[in-house]
Amino acid sequence: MNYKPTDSPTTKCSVCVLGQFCLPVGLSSADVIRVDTLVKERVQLQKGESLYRHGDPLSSVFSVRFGTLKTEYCLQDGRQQVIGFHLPGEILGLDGIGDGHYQSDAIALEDSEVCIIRYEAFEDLACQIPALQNQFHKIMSRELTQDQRHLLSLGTMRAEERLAAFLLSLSQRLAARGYLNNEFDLRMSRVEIGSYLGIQIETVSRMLSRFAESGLIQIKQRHIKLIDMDGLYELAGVPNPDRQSCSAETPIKQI
Amino acid sequence: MNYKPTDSPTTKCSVCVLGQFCLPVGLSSADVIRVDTLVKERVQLQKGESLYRHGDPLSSVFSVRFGTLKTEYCLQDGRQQVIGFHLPGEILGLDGIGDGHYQSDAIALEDSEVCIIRYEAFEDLACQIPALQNQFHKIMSRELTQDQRHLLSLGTMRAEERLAAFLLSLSQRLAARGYLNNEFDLRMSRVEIGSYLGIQIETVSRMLSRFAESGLIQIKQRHIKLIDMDGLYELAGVPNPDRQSCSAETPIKQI
DNA sequence: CGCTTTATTGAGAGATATCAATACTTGTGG
DNA sequence: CCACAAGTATTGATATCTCTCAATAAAGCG
Repeated sequence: MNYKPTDSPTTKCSVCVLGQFCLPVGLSSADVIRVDTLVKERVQLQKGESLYRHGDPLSSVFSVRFGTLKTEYCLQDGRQQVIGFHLPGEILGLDGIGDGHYQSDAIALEDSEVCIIRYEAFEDLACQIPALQNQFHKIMSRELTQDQRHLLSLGTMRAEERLAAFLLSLSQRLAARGYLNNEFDLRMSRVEIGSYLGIQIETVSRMLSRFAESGLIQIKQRHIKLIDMDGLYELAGVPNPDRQSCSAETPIKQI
Repeated sequence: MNYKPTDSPTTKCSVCVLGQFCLPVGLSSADVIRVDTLVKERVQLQKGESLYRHGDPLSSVFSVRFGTLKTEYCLQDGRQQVIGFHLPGEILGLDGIGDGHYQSDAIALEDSEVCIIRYEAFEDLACQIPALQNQFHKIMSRELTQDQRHLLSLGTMRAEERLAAFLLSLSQRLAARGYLNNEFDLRMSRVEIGSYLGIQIETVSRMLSRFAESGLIQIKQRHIKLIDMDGLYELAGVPNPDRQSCSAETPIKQI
């Protein structure tokens, strides 16, 4: 293991503000208290530190308490790619369940804190609390869906569209956690964004500059303001979910 | 629903040859008999028929009994992409658990048969049979890993490499099911391969021709022979797992 | 303040897409 | 059984997007 757990029994799921995004969603308060017993430890990570490495045996899954992490995969020839960015309340380590070893590397993008959920204990409890099992399945399923949308982005979209979709997806996830949806700090470098989107850093930079020129965003370093959300959504190929849709009046495509 | 279930009580998990790839892996024979009760129905699909459509409410997950299916996602603007191909023993519909609606379309590539697993009943039983719950988690986790490797392919590999990796992955999955690993029929069209790999059909065709010219494969229509597996593995950026590795003699990369 | 890392911008090269023509398969109906 | 049509695949020529290489600028860090 690369981390050193810190026991901090004062903070528990039952009093954690992230309850509505994390594992305990949909549980009765009595059941959440039983979940408290699962999360005995947390770990502090400094920027750049790894939570686990590919090949490490799976002992736990993790939930981000604060901060941001990335997961990345390596190819034998040394190429590697960022596969996901992980915000508070999101679960990490699920790729290790399949064969008992993590498949990816998880690395903190900023100083972060992560809850440690012993996986064996979790499975035992999930058998006893159907709502907990159900929530876990939902989490895994959404993770699948997110990866599959990411596949769609890498498979069918041009660089510009991928970047717009990425910014909007980040915006939505931040908004769901109570942050501003139109102004935030990018915790990841241009290199990491490019890796995640399957494009080169120079292209990321050019596209961001182009977005800024055309008034879609304002960007200074890693601080970004989304100015024209509708324009970004149009680029990303989806309608703006926040906007009153006029789609009833749009011509209907006959098949 | 787009399918018409056919009740066929004679075939059960407990006697199904796919047991070693499917849901009942790791279960005692007594427990497999309890799983039998989950799978009361099967459905026959003709080539081109859909098992479910995106937006359909989730009622079941599915396991391929024979045949091949594809799943694909749609973008609002009409673009779509094949996200996965599904062989016997693989589970479909997992992307519907997250919000209770399937996110993808599942379509048969050839005449196929699929087992219907009522999802609610499954969750109930999974709470009672820890090994069943554990196996389900492993299946979802492997699905995640597979999608993430696919992301790696779309994000970092060139067309040639993607195609080699695709052929080898198919070969491995077929071999695991007892088929030949070096000679098989592609059940999917060039268009579907291209969509899956994020490249155009013309490029797929050109790359296949190039592989054939350089003696890596022989291909006639959809029938393919993998001639030089090592060469393909090299293209795909991974060592051939079947081959006695000489890697101990390869120079060690210093970090 | 200087060094290292990170990001921006430009010019040219390369891989794949697009457009177009042709060939091959498969299925249908005469 | 053959002819035709519709779908599918191959191959070539050109266009386009993104990568690569290179130089510069800005920011973070000791």
